[in-house]
Amino acid sequence: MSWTDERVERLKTLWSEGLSASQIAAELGAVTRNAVIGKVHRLGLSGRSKPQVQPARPTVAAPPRVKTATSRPVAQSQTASRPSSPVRPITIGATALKADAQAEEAMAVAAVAEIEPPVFEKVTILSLTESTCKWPVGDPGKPDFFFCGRKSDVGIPYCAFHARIAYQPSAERRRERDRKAAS
DNA sequence: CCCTGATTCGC
DNA sequence: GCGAATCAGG
Repeated sequence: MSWTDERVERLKTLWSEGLSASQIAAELGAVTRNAVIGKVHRLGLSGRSKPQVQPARPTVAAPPRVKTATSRPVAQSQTASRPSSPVRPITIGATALKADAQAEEAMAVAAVAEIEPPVFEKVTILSLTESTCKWPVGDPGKPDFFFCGRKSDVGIPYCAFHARIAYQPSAERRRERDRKAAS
């Protein structure tokens, strides 16, 4: 596979949209992130305004707040509810790829902030059962570490809130897969 | 260790 | 021109 006009165009587009080299490599296929970076340089495209940010996995408990982070009926059924409010759904995939980096980062941050359950049950590992949320909060090993502990559906290790965080990858997984395949 | 882009240099 | 290896940094 080589740098056809189409692929170069795609590269230009994705690069200008703020995707990282590895993401673009995964998107285009048959090239590594090095190849992408090399091409970017040869094309003189280096230097972007919008760096892509790696969404951080929340590990710190927000102060307990009694906000009714209730749900809104989700058309697609199945999984968890999600908070109303400023959070837009984090759809990884075609949609997210189109979103600009800043918007995506804002979504991630907002999601993290909004997704924290109003109250943690703060259970230790000793009291985890099949129906308690096993979302870790804080630093394992530190005294104040605990698990979310809210009710979870049987068979699902997390409560509705944390399940939403835990089970959302797609583009991310694809990147991971490609990375492993490359190594 | 995960990732990022930048650079070098043999091909 | 290409991109793996390497470098520098978060």
